[in-house]
Amino acid sequence: MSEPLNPPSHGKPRVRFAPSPTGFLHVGSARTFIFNWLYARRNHGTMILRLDDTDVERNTDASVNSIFEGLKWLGLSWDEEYRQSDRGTLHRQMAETIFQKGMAYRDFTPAHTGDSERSGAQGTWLFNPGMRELSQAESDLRAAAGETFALRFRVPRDAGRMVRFTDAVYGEQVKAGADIEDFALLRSDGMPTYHLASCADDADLRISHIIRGQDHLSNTYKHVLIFEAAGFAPPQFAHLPLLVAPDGTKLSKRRHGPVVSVTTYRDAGFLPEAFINFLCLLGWSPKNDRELMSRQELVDAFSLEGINRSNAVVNFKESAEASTVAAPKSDVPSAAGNPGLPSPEEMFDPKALWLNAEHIRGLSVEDLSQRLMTIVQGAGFSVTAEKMLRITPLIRERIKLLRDALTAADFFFLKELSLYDPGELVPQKGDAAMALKVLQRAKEVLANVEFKHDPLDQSLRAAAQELGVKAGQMFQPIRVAVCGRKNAPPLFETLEVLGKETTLHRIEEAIAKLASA
RNA sequence: GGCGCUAUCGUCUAGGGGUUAGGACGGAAGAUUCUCAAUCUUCAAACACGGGUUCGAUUCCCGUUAGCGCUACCA
Repeated sequence: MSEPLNPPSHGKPRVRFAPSPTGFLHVGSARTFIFNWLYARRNHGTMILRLDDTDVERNTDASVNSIFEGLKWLGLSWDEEYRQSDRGTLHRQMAETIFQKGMAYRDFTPAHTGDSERSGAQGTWLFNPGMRELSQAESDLRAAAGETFALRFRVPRDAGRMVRFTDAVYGEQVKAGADIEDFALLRSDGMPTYHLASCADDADLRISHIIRGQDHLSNTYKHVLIFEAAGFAPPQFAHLPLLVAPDGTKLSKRRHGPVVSVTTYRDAGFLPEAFINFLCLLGWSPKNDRELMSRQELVDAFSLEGINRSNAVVNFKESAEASTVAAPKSDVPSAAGNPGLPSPEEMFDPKALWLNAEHIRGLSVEDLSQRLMTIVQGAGFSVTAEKMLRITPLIRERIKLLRDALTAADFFFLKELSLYDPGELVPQKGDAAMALKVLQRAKEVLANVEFKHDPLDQSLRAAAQELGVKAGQMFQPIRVAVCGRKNAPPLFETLEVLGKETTLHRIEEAIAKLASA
C-alpha cells in the first residue's frame, strides 16, 4: 500500500456545501449549509460552496440564482467557490485511474434497459454479470469499435469483504461488499456521475469533513470505495438527520408547498438570524437548555457531538389545509382585528415564529425600524424614517414576523382609516349613547391638550371621571375611532405618534358613523 | 423485495442502570393591565412493544413494529 495522495492535513478543516442546482434552495439544504458553516467558523476552517451540476438535464440557472439569493439573505459567506461542470477533466482522470487499476469496468449494456435485467431471479441487482467479467481484450476491442459504455466500479465482493467508515454522528458503519451494487462512475456519454464527481472534487479540494444529509449515509460506502481505489484517504463523515414534514415524509415542494422554500421565510418577514437559530435547533442541541442564540453564540456552541440521529419534524401546517381555511378570506380591512381568520403565519412552525419574535425584540429600535421600513415601503406605504422610528417601539412586542407590521400598524400609515364596524366603538358594558358621549367629550378635551403621554393620560382620565365612566370605557371608543379596531398599541403613545390633527379628524368620523348608525 | 438508519410529552429536545424523566414551543388557567401584546405564576402532556442481562431497566443486548433513507448511466 502506497501513501495516500492526500496525507491528512493537520491544519484547519475544509468543509463544503454542495447543492445540485435543480430547484430552489429549500430549508433542508439551508440547514446543511449552516451546519457546515458553523463547523468551519467554529474551527477556523474554510467554507466551500460547490455547485454539483453534473446533471445537465435538470440544472437550471434559476436554481443557481435561488441558491445564491437564499444564502445571501441568510448572510452566510463562503471562502471558495467551484462548479463541477468546470472540472470534468479532473473527474475523468480519477475514473481513468480507477479503471487502470482494474477497479472499474466498461458496461456496454445500453442505457435505460437495466430495469428488466435487474429484476432477475434474486430480485436484486448488483451487477451485470456478463459485463463485469468481460475480458480486457474484448472490452478494449468493443470500445475501440466505438461501442458506447458506462464505466462501473468493480465492487469487491469476496466473501467476508467489508467496507467501513466512522461517522461522526452515526458511529461505526459496516456493510458487506456483497451488498453494494456496481454503481456507475461514468455515463455512456462520458459524463461523470454524482458519486465520481463528488469524490474527485472532495479529494482534490482536500475536503476534511463531509457534513451532509443522512440520505447519503448508504452512499458513503461507495464513496469510501472510490476514495480508496483512487488512492486517497477518505475524509471524515458527519451525516445530518433529515428534516421531515409533519406527515413524516421528506420535505418536498410538490407535496408541502412553499413552506419548504427559504425565500418563503424571507418574504414572510423572518429575520435571517432567527431562521438560522430555528434550523440549528432541528437535529442539533447545545445540551444546556439554551435555545435563543445569536449567530455568534451558535458558532461558539456548535459541535458535531451535539447532532442527533433521528429525523426532525418541521412542524408547519400542511399548505393544502392552510389554503383551504384561508380561502374564504375576503378583503377584510385589517386581519389583526379578525381573530377568526387564519393569518399566513399559521403555516409556520410555532417555534420558528416564537424565535423570530424573540429575535425581533432583541433588536435595537433603530435596527428594527430600518428593517420594518423596507417591508412597509415595499407594501406601498409611505412613511418617513423618523415616524417609523416612533412607531417601532409600539409594535415590536406585538409582531412575530416583520410583515405583521403591515397589519399591526396599518392605521399609522393610512391616510383614511379602512372600514370598521361602528359597533366596535361601543365600550364594554356600555351602549352607543355612551360611545357618542365619550367621543364628543374626547374631541373637546383633545383639542386643547398637548399631545404628549402624560397630559393625554391626565386629561382623558379626568374626562372619564367627569362623565362617570370607567377609564377603559373612555379609552376604548377613542382607540377604535383612531385605530379602526379594538386591539392596538397603548392609547396615549399611539395618539402621540398620530398627532392632534389626525386624531381629531378620526374622532369626528367616528361620531358621524355613530350618528348615522 | 434487499441493505441500512432511527425510536423520550403534540413538536424541538436534555438525560441516563436506581431521577418527582428536565427545558423550550404550542395548549389551558391565573396575575398584571386602557384593549392587544409582552411579562410573571401554575397546570396538563413522553421513555413504541416483547424478550433478555441485572438486585434494579426508559437507559445495555436481541427481536417485533413503525418511520425514514439507499437500492438510476439523479444528486
